[in-house]
Amino acid sequence: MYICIVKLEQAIQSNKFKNEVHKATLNILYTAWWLKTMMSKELKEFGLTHEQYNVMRILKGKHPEQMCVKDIGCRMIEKSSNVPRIIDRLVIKKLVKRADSPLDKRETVISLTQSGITILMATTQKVNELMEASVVIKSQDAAQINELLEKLRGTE
Amino acid sequence: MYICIVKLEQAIQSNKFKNEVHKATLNILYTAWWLKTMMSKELKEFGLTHEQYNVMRILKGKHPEQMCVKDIGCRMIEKSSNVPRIIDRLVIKKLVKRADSPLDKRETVISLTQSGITILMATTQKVNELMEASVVIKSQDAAQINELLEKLRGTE
DNA sequence: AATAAATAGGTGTATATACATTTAATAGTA
DNA sequence: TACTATTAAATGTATATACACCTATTTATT
Repeated sequence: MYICIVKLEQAIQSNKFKNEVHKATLNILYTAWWLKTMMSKELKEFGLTHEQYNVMRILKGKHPEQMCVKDIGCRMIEKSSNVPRIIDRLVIKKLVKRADSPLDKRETVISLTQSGITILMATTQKVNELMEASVVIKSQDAAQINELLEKLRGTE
Repeated sequence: MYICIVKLEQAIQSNKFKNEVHKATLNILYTAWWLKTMMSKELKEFGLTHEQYNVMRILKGKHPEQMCVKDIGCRMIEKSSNVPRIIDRLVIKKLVKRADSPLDKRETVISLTQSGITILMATTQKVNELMEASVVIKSQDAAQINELLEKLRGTE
């Protein structure tokens, strides 16, 4: 049984890991939760959830073009998110608007409203500031994390 | 605008990242989702959700001792999980049992049932096999991920 | 052209998350 | 001892996740 005492051990009150790989999977899950929780606290000030923000950021990438629900979905970090219902809530808040697609009647196309852009800009700035203050690693270390995570997921 | 084309880019259909640190945060979130989704597919065969499995694993660490709800909660990877309701579902399936604490009447103490242990053992074996087959990195790489993620979260 | 297959979006249900509130019990203090 | 504060667990509500299913439309096949 591999043993090691640093930070994850405090977070989950355990120092029993099968091996480094097992510890790495728990560390990734915990770090993702840590990141989401931190961001969500900031987003709450703007009345947005993490996933609502994610959808808005995706729409921003194409703005002022519209995007169909499917294209938003396949750009989401968490693929199984239920995009139509996330959009429902953004429509109620008038941050995005739905329209019928003229090309394919099965599709609905979505775009940011002016109010949506305004709120997104303000939110993004605050979130970025928070991230810069909290995620304190050098660019080279981040690059290495990227390389290692790709490796972990395999080259498929 | 930092640009780079590898695997995350395919997953979220984007190659626009502010910098390596920004990319790393998305990479961690995506990898966590990837890990959870993969595990959940295996767990589904045993009628368990990811969080139910997590609670059972925590109980196993103390078995045959009982644990109070709070102690389970602070060992969870995702701290805001609602432990009483996860336990509700495990009780219904007779995988764990609740009892009043003799020491502190506010507390409820939880322990695995025999059936819970049996199912946990079988599940754990299958999950471990899956992980060994899917998460294909060397121990040194995993150790480096651990080090870098601790660094990313800061030494608090 | 008619039928079958695939696709896009939406809906239903069980579970989980996030956060506020409630209740009972314990600990601390005047 | 009486009163207050704290703590543990549970509950309520809105949102999200995971997955099955439905409906309308488009594409492919005969």
